[in-house]
Amino acid sequence: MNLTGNDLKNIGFAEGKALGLALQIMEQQYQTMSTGDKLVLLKGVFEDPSAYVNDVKLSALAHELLKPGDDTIPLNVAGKPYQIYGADAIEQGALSQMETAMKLPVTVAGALMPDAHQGYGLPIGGVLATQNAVIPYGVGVDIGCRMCMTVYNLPVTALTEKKEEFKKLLVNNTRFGMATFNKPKDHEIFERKAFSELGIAREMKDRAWQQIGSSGGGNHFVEFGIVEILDPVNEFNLAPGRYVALLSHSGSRGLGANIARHYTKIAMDTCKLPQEAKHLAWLDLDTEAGQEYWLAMNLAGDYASACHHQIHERMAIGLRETPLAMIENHHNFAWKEKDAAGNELIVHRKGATPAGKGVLGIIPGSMATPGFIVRGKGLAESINSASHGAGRTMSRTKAKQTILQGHVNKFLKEAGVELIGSGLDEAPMAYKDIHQVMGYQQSLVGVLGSFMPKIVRMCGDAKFQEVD
DNA sequence: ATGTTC
Repeated sequence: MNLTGNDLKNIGFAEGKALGLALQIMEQQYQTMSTGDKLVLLKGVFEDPSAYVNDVKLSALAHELLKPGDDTIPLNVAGKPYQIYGADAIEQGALSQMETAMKLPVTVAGALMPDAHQGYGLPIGGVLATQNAVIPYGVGVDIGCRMCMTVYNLPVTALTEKKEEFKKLLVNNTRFGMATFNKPKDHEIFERKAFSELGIAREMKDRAWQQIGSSGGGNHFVEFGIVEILDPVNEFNLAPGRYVALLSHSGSRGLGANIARHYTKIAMDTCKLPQEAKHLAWLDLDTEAGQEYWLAMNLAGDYASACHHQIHERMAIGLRETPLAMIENHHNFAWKEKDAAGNELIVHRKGATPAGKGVLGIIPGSMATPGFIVRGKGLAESINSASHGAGRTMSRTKAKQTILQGHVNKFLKEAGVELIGSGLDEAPMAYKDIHQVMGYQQSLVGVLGSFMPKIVRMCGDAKFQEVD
């Protein structure tokens, strides 16, 4: 069967010169190639035309795709200045992406956190303040990805003396990857109007109900560990010392992923930007789509929060304890905040911890290195933000190829960490040194306490078969 | 991040 214009539209081509050219080149230069292979090839060219500008057969198409269309919104020639924290340890790709973001006509201010690395559109660790516009890829795919910690009045020796009991609590009360609870707990969030009024949320409601209280994959975790309260003057009146704590990291599961996918597509269809900025497409908050995204994003954020609360609730019941304190924060989200002059801005934090003056947050390290309870200092140049972790120093692929299981096992043993699940891509060696990262952001946050993981659960490799 | 490419 022959390639059609509709086939090309399905992989992202718009009606126009490039589409015609693509059909023509395929017919004339790739007669023997199967339709499927042609589509794969053209999808590659469409996604990254600059990689094909020197290709003998595809150069003309690449140039056509790179040419801005009549409806392309130009970037500003000069990007607005932005503050970088820990620039020495940040990869070039993340810096380039941030520079592009600073050239958007809707951008007012930006900052890059010390755990930054390359992402889609805005880098992970990027903070971007815009005027009346929200960028779905400035929030990220896992809308409302967040941290939650509860602190318990239990002796820390229990973590070693009753290790098997704590492991069992984790296995019985958490679900990772594809696994969900047989009897999910109901939650008031399902009565929210947005769940029935927004098309994409309505479509996802059943799956959201099935997935509530579960964690995801990748870097998500639920872990018991030891909190050390360091600041004698703290919001919880906790005496300095060591406590058992539960820390969770996860987001809005399929609900947020599909909301992100849906509105990113609308943004990219309605807000055409030059090639290097196309993933930074925004939705004007005065449009219907913009207002819908704002509602949907907030729904996903609250859903993510509900998931964490159910995890901690199940565990508190299992422990037969009431938490002494709970600390939590989003780190993939957008907020309406005011700048020093009182102007309302849309502040996107994509892998960044809110750090307004006195605002508490959690910055995790890795499965076997410390994390920190932090208190924001409200530094304007950072747009009231800090890092959301240590940041990767190695891609997942590279980590799986180069890190040895034996090496990880030794690291875990020396750190006194018991691990359930996870793959080599989450090994501590795949992350930057958290102490160095904290050093880069001393002007952004103060440390209230530390958290050392002891019994960690993450998604197993065989997540599709995982059964509890 | 994501029933991981509608």
